[in-house]
Amino acid sequence: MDERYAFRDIEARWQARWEAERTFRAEDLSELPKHYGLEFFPYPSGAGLSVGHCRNYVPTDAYFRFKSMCGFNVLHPMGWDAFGQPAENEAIKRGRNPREMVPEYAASYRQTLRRIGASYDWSREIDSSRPDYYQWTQWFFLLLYHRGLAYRASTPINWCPACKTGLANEEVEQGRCWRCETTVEKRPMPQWYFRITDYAERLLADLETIDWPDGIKQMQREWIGRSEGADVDFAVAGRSETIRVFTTRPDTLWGATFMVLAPEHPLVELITVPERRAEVDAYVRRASTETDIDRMSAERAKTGIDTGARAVNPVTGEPIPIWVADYVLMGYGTGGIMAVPAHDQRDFEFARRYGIRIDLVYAHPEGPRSGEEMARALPDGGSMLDFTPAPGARTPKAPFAGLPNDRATVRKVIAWLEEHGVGTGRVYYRLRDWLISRQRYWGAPIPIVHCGACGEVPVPERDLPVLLPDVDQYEPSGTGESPLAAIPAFVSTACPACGGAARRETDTMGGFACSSWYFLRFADPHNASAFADRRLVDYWLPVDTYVGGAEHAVMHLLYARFWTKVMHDAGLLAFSEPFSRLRNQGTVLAYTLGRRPRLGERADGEDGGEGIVDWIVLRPDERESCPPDQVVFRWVKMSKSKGNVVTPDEIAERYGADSLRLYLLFVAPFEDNVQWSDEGVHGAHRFASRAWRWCVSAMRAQTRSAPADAARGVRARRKLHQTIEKVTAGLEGFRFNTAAAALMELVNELYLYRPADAEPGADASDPAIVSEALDALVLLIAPFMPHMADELWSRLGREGSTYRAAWPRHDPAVAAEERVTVVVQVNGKLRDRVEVAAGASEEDTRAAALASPRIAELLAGRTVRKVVVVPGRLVNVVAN
RNA sequence: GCCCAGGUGGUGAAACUGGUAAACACGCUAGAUUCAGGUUCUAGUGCCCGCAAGGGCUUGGAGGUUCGAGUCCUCUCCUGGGCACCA
Repeated sequence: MDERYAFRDIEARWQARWEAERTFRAEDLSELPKHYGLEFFPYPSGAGLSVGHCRNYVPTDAYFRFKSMCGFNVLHPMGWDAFGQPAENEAIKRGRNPREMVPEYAASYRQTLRRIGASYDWSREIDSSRPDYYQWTQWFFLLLYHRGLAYRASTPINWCPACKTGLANEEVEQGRCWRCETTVEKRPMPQWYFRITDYAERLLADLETIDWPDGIKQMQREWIGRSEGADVDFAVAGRSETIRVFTTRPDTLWGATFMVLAPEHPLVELITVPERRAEVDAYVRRASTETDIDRMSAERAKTGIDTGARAVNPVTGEPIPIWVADYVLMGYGTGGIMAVPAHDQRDFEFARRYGIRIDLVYAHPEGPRSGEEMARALPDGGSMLDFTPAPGARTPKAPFAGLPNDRATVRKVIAWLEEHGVGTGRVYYRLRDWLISRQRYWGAPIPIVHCGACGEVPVPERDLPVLLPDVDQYEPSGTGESPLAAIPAFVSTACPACGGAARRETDTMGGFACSSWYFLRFADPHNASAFADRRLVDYWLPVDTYVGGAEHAVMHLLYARFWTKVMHDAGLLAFSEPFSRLRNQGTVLAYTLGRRPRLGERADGEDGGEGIVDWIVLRPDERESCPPDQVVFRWVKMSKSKGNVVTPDEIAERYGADSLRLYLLFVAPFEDNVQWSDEGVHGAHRFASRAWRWCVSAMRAQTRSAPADAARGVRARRKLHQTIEKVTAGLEGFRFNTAAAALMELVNELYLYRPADAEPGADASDPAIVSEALDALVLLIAPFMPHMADELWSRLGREGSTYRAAWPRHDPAVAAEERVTVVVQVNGKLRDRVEVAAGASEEDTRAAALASPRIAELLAGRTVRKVVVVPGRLVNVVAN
């Protein structure tokens, strides 16, 4: 009877040993090639880590252990994204100080990560809310400031009346606060911005240089939103003003039969004719009170009003009406558009509704020849018509008649417009500057002083950090000002320039500031005189493998890329992209019972899931009384408020951390969502025990010799080398599930060769083969089940952890199959299989297939038209 | 509406470049073994017809290309995610 797999003892023992021996310490400036592996640093929440979080941390841990075994000097650090609103909101809810909460929660996270065998170098732990960290966040703010990339502007900001704070554009979803779903209002407020728009082109272009999922790159491209076209100036008839518009289709200028200005456009006031003024004013006023949701609803019929003013189409010379309509936005382009109803569906609908002329620019020979005949706009196709300009035109007759409706024509038209001084080729971006300031307590204070005499003065570097004061009251003030504004000792200071009385800036930086550079700090986390030593940054960075959830696909990643480029430009970094390779893990979903909400009912979650929702978690005491037709079943992300959290600790207690790890690696491809199942863990546990039994029994076998079953030995050895190859490729490609499947196949094969219950001397296995398999298997399972692997490794008499052991190599000669099965098809239908030597030629393969009695029988009396041979794979006989 | 990712057994899934569809697991069925056991082992398990040999069908649906399609092309339906009057 073999020893049982005592995972609780083994795991506790090895965790203690790894810690005591500092097994996962990364070595600065080592001779070895480095691999910097990083997961998005978490915000430590009171809810603790669930197995859902492990879906991120376990596969990456397996990968980084694998890299270490492959001879890389691995940096695998962990830290806490502790500043920001999640932490502050939780502190407010619990009536506690975030300063005390963060270390407690971090300790709990650290404990759980240790429990699942994660290989972090804890000597590099960082906490973004500590002065020794945010001092450098402030330092970077000053760097941006001095480079002209941080500025203060008073703009109407999004104001959430419930959170009593300003929101970035990115934090507003469909006109509502992304956190509490309250309708967002507009409020003028001086705010700090980072000029990320200066980097739009580079942020777009450099996406080509990095290994990221295509979907994420695409989302970034759309966020940046580059569009190419031309600025065109329209003269206002009878006035000196001109209206500048941006268009992606300057080639359709000949069909621009009206213009539309956004209601907020400054020219509306100036150009509206007296007799239309009252109506236009009323329309503008109505538009300003409408919520964004109403205004952005695409279903709503377009409304607008004629200003009575006329513009002159520069190429046709025709006067065209100028309208005001709320579907044109002041925040994009120039706030005004030229409308071409013949070739833009939106303009077409508007023109039809208000009886505006529709002129074709492109037409098909057999298509409609006039606006009246059209049922809808023709955005593409056709060839350009011939136009004769009216006397008011600023250009001569255009030479484009007959050209196709494509980008080449657009480019020709732009060149021609430039030549005649009517338009200029231009690129617009949807990307807007990054609103960085928050009127919140829990963030890094912005290191600026406002002086009556000197104005805005940056805090000198030697005076950093600007410490966040300890306070009792850190709730948002509700006046729109930061709680810091209520602390005289913080606010009043001396001007660094003139020494006179001055006021500190009281806004803090949003959490994205801290997370835009933290990956640099891990290179040198305790440095007190710089954000990091240049040599260490040059050695460790950029991050080789960065892994996290797709929910950060745009903002965090874009901001981190931006900061990196700024630092690169400042000569601080040799590289300009922070994350060479990015991967996104899937989410763990857990089954949850809920009910339909009552009218107007809101959910009030502990950690997310607040607001208006279409279902509400059923409390245990409601389960009986809830009418069946009101019950809903949902697979949702684990969270405390959903009551569906499974903790790693409970699973590790029952099945062991190694079984949990194997389960998470095996269930599904890394990037897929998975539905949590206890049974799945049980299956993983079975494999773990099975592997353990085989190894333990194989160790006893080594000491004796017996007549060997040579053929089986060759098979077992071949399988071993094939498995090394598969697992190596699988880990490198983040295909953990198939790598684990390969391990299972290997263990199944080894059981056939030497059953785990074989008595010493009774089986026919070759000790040399068993020993080779044992060594390799222990190393192969190490990234998956490191505790078990280290225990077995030490029992094999090896020193230290498998973490520092060399990853096994496969011998292609041993892995190669001697004979292969070739499939024989007749007219594409599988009819027989024949065995041939592995390297058999096309002729031999064909001959073997045709020699099959079954095939001969099937072909009797038929004519063979063709025989397709794929050596090593199949033969397909095409017959009548 | 637009963009992205997906639809494969009872379940999670596998199939790198077109070449044996369903590897590996979970579950289920039968047998053996042991026990205090949620143990272990062996065999079976896509669907339909058939006692069997064997045959037919099958990767959301419909067409197409090919000797051959889960994989390529066209259309279409469904699911998940993102963006949304962007000029």
